[in-house]
Amino acid sequence: MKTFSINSVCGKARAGTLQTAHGAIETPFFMPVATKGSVKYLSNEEVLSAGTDCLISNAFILHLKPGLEVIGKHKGLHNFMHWQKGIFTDSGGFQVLSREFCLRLSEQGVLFRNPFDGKKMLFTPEKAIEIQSRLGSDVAMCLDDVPLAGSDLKRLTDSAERTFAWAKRCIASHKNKKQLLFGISQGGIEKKLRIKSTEQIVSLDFDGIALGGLCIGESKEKMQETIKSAFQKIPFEKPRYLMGVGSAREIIESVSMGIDIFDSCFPTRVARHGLAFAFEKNLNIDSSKFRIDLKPLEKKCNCFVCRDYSRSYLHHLYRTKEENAMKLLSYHNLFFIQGLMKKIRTAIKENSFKKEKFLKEFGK
RNA sequence: GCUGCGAUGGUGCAGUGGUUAGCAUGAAGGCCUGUGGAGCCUUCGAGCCGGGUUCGAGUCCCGGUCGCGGCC
Repeated sequence: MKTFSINSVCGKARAGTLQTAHGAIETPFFMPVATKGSVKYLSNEEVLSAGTDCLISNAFILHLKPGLEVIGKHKGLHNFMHWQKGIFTDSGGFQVLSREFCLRLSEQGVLFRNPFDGKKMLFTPEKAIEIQSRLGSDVAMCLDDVPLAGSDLKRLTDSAERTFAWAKRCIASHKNKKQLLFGISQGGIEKKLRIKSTEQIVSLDFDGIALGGLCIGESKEKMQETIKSAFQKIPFEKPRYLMGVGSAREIIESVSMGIDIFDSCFPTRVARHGLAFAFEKNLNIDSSKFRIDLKPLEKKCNCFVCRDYSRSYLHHLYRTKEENAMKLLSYHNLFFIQGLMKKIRTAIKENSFKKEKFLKEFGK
Protein backbone atom coordinates (compact mmCIF):
# COMPACT_ATOMS: atom_id res chain seq x y z
CA MET A 1 0.00 0.00 0.00
CA LYS A 2 1.16 3.46 -0.81
CA THR A 3 1.98 5.33 2.36
CA PHE A 4 2.22 8.76 0.84
CA SER A 5 0.12 10.27 -1.88
CA ILE A 6 0.24 13.73 -3.32
CA ASN A 7 -3.18 15.06 -4.13
CA SER A 8 -2.51 18.63 -5.20
CA VAL A 9 0.46 20.59 -6.40
CA CYS A 10 0.79 24.36 -6.50
CA GLY A 11 4.13 25.48 -7.81
CA LYS A 12 6.55 23.32 -5.92
CA ALA A 13 4.29 23.10 -2.89
CA ARG A 14 2.32 19.89 -2.49
CA ALA A 15 -0.63 18.73 -0.44
CA GLY A 16 -1.17 15.06 0.22
CA THR A 17 -1.72 12.41 2.84
CA LEU A 18 0.62 10.27 4.85
CA GLN A 19 -0.92 6.93 5.76
CA THR A 20 0.01 5.72 9.22
CA ALA A 21 -1.16 3.03 11.60
CA HIS A 22 -3.17 5.74 13.32
CA GLY A 23 -4.87 7.15 10.29
CA ALA A 24 -4.09 9.43 7.41
CA ILE A 25 -2.40 12.72 8.11
CA GLU A 26 -2.80 15.56 5.68
CA THR A 27 0.38 17.22 4.51
CA PRO A 28 1.98 19.66 4.87
CA PHE A 29 1.76 19.30 8.64
CA PHE A 30 3.55 20.56 11.72
CA MET A 31 4.39 18.42 14.75
CA PRO A 32 4.84 19.93 18.17
CA VAL A 33 7.56 18.30 20.22
CA ALA A 34 6.56 16.00 23.07
CA THR A 35 10.01 14.78 24.06
CA LYS A 36 8.94 13.10 27.26
CA GLY A 37 5.48 12.17 26.05
CA SER A 38 3.93 15.56 26.60
CA VAL A 39 4.00 18.93 24.92
CA LYS A 40 5.21 21.16 27.71
CA TYR A 41 2.36 22.84 29.60
CA LEU A 42 -0.37 21.45 27.35
CA SER A 43 -2.66 18.51 27.87
CA ASN A 44 -2.95 16.17 24.93
CA GLU A 45 -6.56 17.27 24.60
CA GLU A 46 -5.33 20.82 24.13
CA VAL A 47 -2.66 19.74 21.67
CA LEU A 48 -5.41 18.03 19.69
CA SER A 49 -7.85 20.92 19.85
CA ALA A 50 -5.13 23.30 18.68
CA GLY A 51 -5.29 21.41 15.39
CA THR A 52 -2.54 18.85 15.81
CA ASP A 53 -2.76 15.58 13.87
CA CYS A 54 0.67 14.32 14.68
CA LEU A 55 3.35 14.97 17.25
CA ILE A 56 6.91 13.87 17.75
CA SER A 57 8.29 12.24 20.84
CA ASN A 58 11.76 11.06 21.71
CA ALA A 59 12.83 7.43 21.84
CA PHE A 60 16.13 7.95 23.58
CA ILE A 61 14.68 10.07 26.36
CA LEU A 62 11.67 7.81 26.88
CA HIS A 63 13.74 4.66 27.10
CA LEU A 64 15.74 6.27 29.90
CA LYS A 65 12.59 7.30 31.69
CA PRO A 66 10.07 5.84 32.28
CA GLY A 67 11.65 2.97 30.35
CA LEU A 68 10.24 0.47 27.92
CA GLU A 69 8.88 -1.79 30.64
CA VAL A 70 6.41 0.86 31.76
CA ILE A 71 5.38 1.89 28.28
CA GLY A 72 5.20 -1.77 27.25
CA LYS A 73 2.61 -2.40 29.96
CA HIS A 74 0.44 0.13 28.18
CA LYS A 75 1.05 -1.65 24.88
CA GLY A 76 2.89 1.30 23.45
CA LEU A 77 3.30 5.04 23.54
CA HIS A 78 -0.11 5.87 22.08
CA ASN A 79 -1.95 4.28 24.99
CA PHE A 80 0.61 5.39 27.52
CA MET A 81 0.09 9.05 26.69
CA HIS A 82 -3.51 8.66 25.54
CA TRP A 83 -2.92 10.03 22.08
CA GLN A 84 -4.54 8.13 19.28
CA LYS A 85 -3.34 10.22 16.36
CA GLY A 86 0.03 10.18 14.68
CA ILE A 87 3.30 9.92 16.54
CA PHE A 88 6.78 10.28 15.12
CA THR A 89 9.66 9.34 17.35
CA ASP A 90 12.98 11.01 17.05
CA SER A 91 15.71 8.47 17.55
CA GLY A 92 17.51 10.69 20.00
CA GLY A 93 20.56 11.44 17.90
CA PHE A 94 20.09 15.10 18.64
CA GLN A 95 20.13 14.49 22.40
CA VAL A 96 22.57 11.66 22.87
CA LEU A 97 25.29 13.65 21.18
CA SER A 98 24.92 16.56 23.54
CA ARG A 99 27.67 17.16 26.07
CA GLU A 100 25.30 16.11 28.78
CA PHE A 101 25.18 12.49 27.61
CA CYS A 102 27.88 11.79 25.10
CA LEU A 103 31.09 10.17 26.24
CA ARG A 104 32.38 8.90 22.93
CA LEU A 105 31.18 8.79 19.36
CA SER A 106 32.29 5.87 17.22
CA GLU A 107 31.27 3.91 14.17
CA GLN A 108 29.56 1.44 16.45
CA GLY A 109 27.34 4.04 18.11
CA VAL A 110 27.32 6.59 20.90
CA LEU A 111 28.73 5.74 24.30
CA PHE A 112 26.78 7.80 26.80
CA ARG A 113 26.29 8.12 30.51
CA ASN A 114 22.82 7.47 31.82
CA PRO A 115 22.26 10.43 34.15
CA PHE A 116 19.79 8.47 36.26
CA ASP A 117 22.13 5.71 37.35
CA GLY A 118 25.52 6.94 36.14
CA LYS A 119 26.06 3.82 34.02
CA LYS A 120 27.84 3.95 30.72
CA MET A 121 25.70 2.61 27.89
CA LEU A 122 26.05 2.22 24.18
CA PHE A 123 23.36 3.68 21.97
CA THR A 124 23.42 2.14 18.51
CA PRO A 125 21.32 2.42 15.37
CA GLU A 126 19.89 -1.03 16.13
CA LYS A 127 19.02 0.06 19.64
CA ALA A 128 17.31 3.19 18.35
CA ILE A 129 15.20 1.11 15.99
CA GLU A 130 14.34 -1.48 18.61
CA ILE A 131 13.23 1.15 21.10
CA GLN A 132 11.09 2.93 18.54
CA SER A 133 9.52 -0.32 17.45
CA ARG A 134 8.61 -1.18 21.01
CA LEU A 135 7.24 2.32 21.58
CA GLY A 136 5.02 1.66 18.57
CA SER A 137 5.31 5.08 17.04
CA ASP A 138 3.86 5.52 13.57
CA VAL A 139 7.06 6.82 12.11
CA ALA A 140 10.53 5.99 13.37
CA MET A 141 13.56 8.08 12.57
CA CYS A 142 17.00 6.70 11.88
CA LEU A 143 19.76 7.35 14.34
CA ASP A 144 21.92 10.01 12.76
CA ASP A 145 25.05 11.85 13.70
CA VAL A 146 24.10 15.50 14.06
CA PRO A 147 27.03 17.91 13.82
CA LEU A 148 26.94 21.18 15.68
CA ALA A 149 26.37 24.37 13.72
CA GLY A 150 29.58 25.75 12.35
CA SER A 151 31.32 22.37 12.22
CA ASP A 152 34.23 22.15 9.81
CA LEU A 153 34.16 20.17 6.60
CA LYS A 154 35.85 17.17 8.17
CA ARG A 155 33.27 16.88 10.90
CA LEU A 156 30.45 17.38 8.41
CA THR A 157 31.89 14.72 6.15
CA ASP A 158 32.34 12.27 9.02
CA SER A 159 28.81 12.94 10.20
CA ALA A 160 27.33 12.38 6.76
CA GLU A 161 29.27 9.16 6.25
CA ARG A 162 28.42 7.83 9.69
CA THR A 163 24.80 8.77 9.20
CA PHE A 164 24.75 6.77 5.98
CA ALA A 165 26.41 3.77 7.62
CA TRP A 166 23.96 3.95 10.49
CA ALA A 167 21.02 4.39 8.10
CA LYS A 168 21.90 1.06 6.46
CA ARG A 169 21.97 -0.62 9.85
CA CYS A 170 18.67 1.01 10.82
CA ILE A 171 16.90 -0.18 7.72
CA ALA A 172 18.39 -3.68 8.10
CA SER A 173 17.15 -4.02 11.67
CA HIS A 174 13.75 -2.45 11.14
CA LYS A 175 11.14 -5.23 11.22
CA ASN A 176 8.02 -3.46 12.42
CA LYS A 177 5.66 -3.54 9.46
CA LYS A 178 3.17 -1.17 11.01
CA GLN A 179 5.81 1.48 11.47
CA LEU A 180 7.25 3.71 8.77
CA LEU A 181 10.94 4.51 8.78
CA PHE A 182 12.44 7.79 7.63
CA GLY A 183 16.07 8.33 6.73
CA ILE A 184 17.94 11.54 7.44
CA SER A 185 20.38 13.38 5.23
CA GLN A 186 23.23 15.35 6.74
CA GLY A 187 26.03 17.45 5.32
CA GLY A 188 25.34 20.77 6.97
CA ILE A 189 25.18 23.58 4.43
CA GLU A 190 27.98 22.17 2.27
CA LYS A 191 26.21 21.81 -1.03
CA LYS A 192 28.19 18.89 -2.47
CA LEU A 193 28.16 17.00 0.77
CA ARG A 194 24.46 17.55 1.28
CA ILE A 195 23.69 16.35 -2.22
CA LYS A 196 25.83 13.27 -1.73
CA SER A 197 24.33 12.49 1.65
CA THR A 198 20.81 12.91 0.33
CA GLU A 199 21.62 10.67 -2.61
CA GLN A 200 22.90 7.99 -0.24
CA ILE A 201 19.87 8.15 2.01
CA VAL A 202 17.48 8.14 -0.93
CA SER A 203 19.17 5.02 -2.30
CA LEU A 204 18.00 3.06 0.75
CA ASP A 205 14.28 3.15 0.04
CA PHE A 206 12.98 4.78 3.18
CA ASP A 207 9.33 5.71 3.61
CA GLY A 208 10.37 9.34 3.81
CA ILE A 209 13.41 11.54 3.64
CA ALA A 210 14.32 14.03 6.33
CA LEU A 211 16.77 16.88 6.16
CA GLY A 212 18.67 17.02 9.42
CA GLY A 213 21.18 19.36 10.92
CA LEU A 214 19.51 22.51 9.64
CA CYS A 215 18.09 25.60 11.30
CA ILE A 216 20.70 25.40 14.01
CA GLY A 217 22.30 28.77 13.54
CA GLU A 218 23.14 29.00 9.84
CA SER A 219 21.63 31.82 7.81
CA LYS A 220 18.15 31.41 6.36
CA GLU A 221 19.58 31.85 2.87
CA LYS A 222 22.04 29.01 3.40
CA MET A 223 19.28 26.82 4.72
CA GLN A 224 17.14 27.47 1.67
CA GLU A 225 19.99 26.84 -0.71
CA THR A 226 20.68 23.58 1.10
CA ILE A 227 17.07 22.47 0.84
CA LYS A 228 17.08 23.24 -2.87
CA SER A 229 20.23 21.28 -3.50
CA ALA A 230 19.02 18.31 -1.48
CA PHE A 231 15.77 18.32 -3.43
CA GLN A 232 17.59 17.55 -6.65
CA LYS A 233 18.00 14.06 -5.24
CA ILE A 234 14.73 13.35 -3.45
CA PRO A 235 12.10 11.65 -5.64
CA PHE A 236 8.94 13.64 -6.04
CA GLU A 237 6.77 10.92 -4.47
CA LYS A 238 8.69 10.72 -1.21
CA PRO A 239 7.49 12.66 1.83
CA ARG A 240 10.02 15.33 2.72
CA TYR A 241 10.58 16.25 6.30
CA LEU A 242 12.54 19.29 7.40
CA MET A 243 13.60 18.61 10.96
CA GLY A 244 13.59 21.36 13.53
CA VAL A 245 11.75 24.12 11.73
CA GLY A 246 8.83 25.84 13.34
CA SER A 247 8.60 29.56 12.70
CA ALA A 248 5.89 30.79 10.36
CA ARG A 249 8.35 32.35 7.95
CA GLU A 250 10.54 29.27 7.63
CA ILE A 251 7.54 27.00 7.28
CA ILE A 252 6.08 29.09 4.49
CA GLU A 253 9.39 29.35 2.66
CA SER A 254 9.96 25.62 3.02
CA VAL A 255 6.47 24.60 1.94
CA SER A 256 6.91 26.69 -1.17
CA MET A 257 10.01 24.64 -1.92
CA GLY A 258 8.15 21.37 -1.42
CA ILE A 259 8.59 20.34 2.22
CA ASP A 260 5.73 18.24 3.63
CA ILE A 261 6.53 17.76 7.29
CA PHE A 262 7.90 19.93 10.08
CA ASP A 263 8.59 19.63 13.75
CA SER A 264 9.93 22.14 16.22
CA CYS A 265 9.88 23.19 19.81
CA PHE A 266 9.95 26.79 18.62
CA PRO A 267 6.28 27.80 19.05
CA THR A 268 6.07 26.42 22.57
CA ARG A 269 9.54 27.41 23.69
CA VAL A 270 9.16 31.05 22.68
CA ALA A 271 5.75 30.99 24.35
CA ARG A 272 7.46 30.07 27.60
CA HIS A 273 9.72 33.04 27.01
CA GLY A 274 6.76 35.35 26.63
CA LEU A 275 6.45 35.64 22.86
CA ALA A 276 2.99 35.39 21.35
CA PHE A 277 2.59 34.91 17.60
CA ALA A 278 0.50 37.52 15.83
CA PHE A 279 -0.13 38.64 12.27
CA GLU A 280 1.12 42.21 12.34
CA LYS A 281 3.93 41.79 14.81
CA ASN A 282 4.67 39.11 17.38
CA LEU A 283 4.28 40.46 20.85
CA ASN A 284 6.36 40.06 23.93
CA ILE A 285 3.75 39.78 26.63
CA ASP A 286 6.37 40.61 29.26
CA SER A 287 6.42 44.21 28.09
CA SER A 288 4.79 46.67 30.46
CA LYS A 289 2.97 48.26 27.55
CA PHE A 290 0.44 45.44 27.98
CA ARG A 291 -0.25 46.26 31.60
CA ILE A 292 -3.55 47.78 30.67
CA ASP A 293 -4.51 46.38 27.30
CA LEU A 294 -7.94 44.81 27.07
CA LYS A 295 -7.44 43.48 23.57
CA PRO A 296 -6.84 39.78 22.87
CA LEU A 297 -3.36 38.62 21.87
CA GLU A 298 -4.47 38.56 18.24
CA LYS A 299 -7.89 39.80 17.29
CA LYS A 300 -8.05 37.61 14.17
CA CYS A 301 -7.24 34.45 16.13
CA ASN A 302 -10.07 32.11 17.10
CA CYS A 303 -8.29 30.19 19.83
CA PHE A 304 -9.86 30.11 23.27
CA VAL A 305 -7.05 32.22 24.68
CA CYS A 306 -7.77 35.04 22.26
CA ARG A 307 -11.48 34.55 22.72
CA ASP A 308 -11.47 34.66 26.51
CA TYR A 309 -8.47 36.56 27.83
CA SER A 310 -6.99 40.04 27.58
CA ARG A 311 -3.35 40.89 26.96
CA SER A 312 -3.51 42.61 30.31
CA TYR A 313 -4.42 39.36 32.09
CA LEU A 314 -1.81 37.34 30.22
CA HIS A 315 0.79 40.00 30.98
CA HIS A 316 -0.14 39.75 34.64
CA LEU A 317 0.11 35.95 34.64
CA TYR A 318 3.46 36.08 32.91
CA ARG A 319 4.85 38.72 35.22
CA THR A 320 3.77 36.84 38.30
CA LYS A 321 5.18 33.61 36.89
CA GLU A 322 1.88 31.80 36.99
CA GLU A 323 2.13 28.53 35.10
CA ASN A 324 -1.08 29.36 33.35
CA ALA A 325 0.79 31.98 31.37
CA MET A 326 2.99 29.24 29.89
CA LYS A 327 -0.02 27.13 29.06
CA LEU A 328 -2.11 29.86 27.51
CA LEU A 329 0.72 31.29 25.42
CA SER A 330 1.83 27.81 24.34
CA TYR A 331 -1.69 26.99 23.29
CA HIS A 332 -2.08 30.19 21.33
CA ASN A 333 1.22 29.76 19.47
CA LEU A 334 0.49 26.15 18.61
CA PHE A 335 -3.01 27.07 17.46
CA PHE A 336 -1.54 29.88 15.40
CA ILE A 337 0.94 27.60 13.63
CA GLN A 338 -1.63 24.84 13.10
CA GLY A 339 -3.96 27.47 11.68
CA LEU A 340 -1.22 28.43 9.27
CA MET A 341 -0.75 24.80 8.24
CA LYS A 342 -4.43 24.34 7.63
CA LYS A 343 -4.58 27.48 5.54
CA ILE A 344 -1.55 26.33 3.58
CA ARG A 345 -3.14 22.94 2.85
CA THR A 346 -6.35 24.56 1.73
CA ALA A 347 -4.55 27.03 -0.48
CA ILE A 348 -2.50 24.30 -2.16
CA LYS A 349 -5.62 22.23 -2.76
CA GLU A 350 -7.32 25.26 -4.27
CA ASN A 351 -4.22 25.97 -6.30
CA SER A 352 -3.96 29.41 -4.77
CA PHE A 353 -0.91 29.02 -2.55
CA LYS A 354 1.29 32.09 -2.93
CA LYS A 355 4.39 32.35 -0.81
CA GLU A 356 4.43 36.14 -0.83
CA LYS A 357 0.82 36.34 0.25
CA PHE A 358 1.43 34.02 3.18
CA LEU A 359 4.62 35.75 4.18
CA LYS A 360 2.80 39.05 4.19
CA GLU A 361 0.08 37.62 6.39
CA PHE A 362 2.08 35.38 8.73
CA GLY A 363 5.77 35.94 8.31
CA LYS A 364 7.47 38.37 10.59
C1' G B 1 15.34 64.00 76.14
C1' C B 2 19.60 60.58 75.66
C1' U B 3 21.83 56.72 72.87
C1' G B 4 22.96 52.82 69.07
C1' C B 5 22.42 51.44 64.08
C1' G B 6 21.27 52.73 59.19
C1' A B 7 20.67 56.06 54.65
C1' U B 8 24.08 53.68 47.50
C1' G B 9 20.11 52.75 40.53
C1' G B 10 12.58 52.22 40.82
C1' U B 11 13.27 48.00 44.77
C1' G B 12 16.68 44.80 47.87
C1' C B 13 21.67 44.57 48.95
C1' A B 14 27.55 44.77 48.29
C1' G B 15 31.91 47.49 48.53
C1' U B 16 37.41 49.82 48.85
C1' G B 17 40.62 56.76 51.13
C1' G B 18 42.67 56.43 44.64
C1' U B 19 40.88 54.68 37.26
C1' U B 20 34.63 53.90 33.86
C1' A B 21 30.88 52.42 42.18
C1' G B 22 29.52 46.08 41.86
C1' C B 23 25.35 42.23 42.40
C1' A B 24 20.25 40.82 42.25
C1' U B 25 15.73 42.60 40.71
C1' G B 26 13.41 46.23 37.56
C1' A B 27 12.71 49.05 32.83
C1' A B 28 13.49 49.20 27.19
C1' G B 29 14.78 46.27 23.08
C1' G B 30 16.61 41.80 20.74
C1' C B 31 17.23 36.42 20.49
C1' C B 32 15.40 31.34 20.90
C1' U B 33 13.66 26.51 15.62
C1' G B 34 14.73 17.05 15.48
C1' U B 35 13.15 21.01 23.92
C1' G B 36 16.16 17.39 30.34
C1' G B 37 10.57 23.11 32.71
C1' A B 38 10.28 29.76 32.63
C1' G B 39 16.76 30.50 29.20
C1' C B 40 20.39 33.96 26.67
C1' C B 41 22.22 38.92 24.90
C1' U B 42 22.38 44.38 24.64
C1' U B 43 21.05 48.99 26.74
C1' C B 44 19.12 52.24 30.84
C1' G B 45 19.37 53.52 35.76
C1' A B 46 22.43 55.29 42.20
C1' G B 47 26.15 56.89 47.11
C1' C B 48 20.08 61.86 52.08
C1' C B 49 21.54 67.30 52.78
C1' G B 50 25.35 70.92 54.36
C1' G B 51 30.20 71.76 56.02
C1' G B 52 35.26 69.90 57.05
C1' U B 53 40.04 66.81 56.70
C1' U B 54 42.83 65.22 52.21
C1' C B 55 46.37 65.86 46.17
C1' G B 56 41.85 62.79 46.21
C1' A B 57 35.76 61.18 50.32
C1' G B 58 30.39 56.99 48.58
C1' U B 59 34.33 55.63 52.27
C1' C B 60 37.14 59.55 57.68
C1' C B 61 35.25 63.87 61.01
C1' C B 62 31.24 67.53 62.48
C1' G B 63 26.21 69.24 62.05
C1' G B 64 21.31 68.47 60.11
C1' U B 65 17.13 65.50 58.10
C1' C B 66 14.65 60.92 57.81
C1' G B 67 13.99 55.56 59.24
C1' C B 68 14.55 51.43 62.74
C1' G B 69 15.79 49.84 67.77
C1' G B 70 17.02 50.68 73.01
C1' C B 71 16.89 53.62 77.51
C1' C B 72 14.77 57.55 80.69
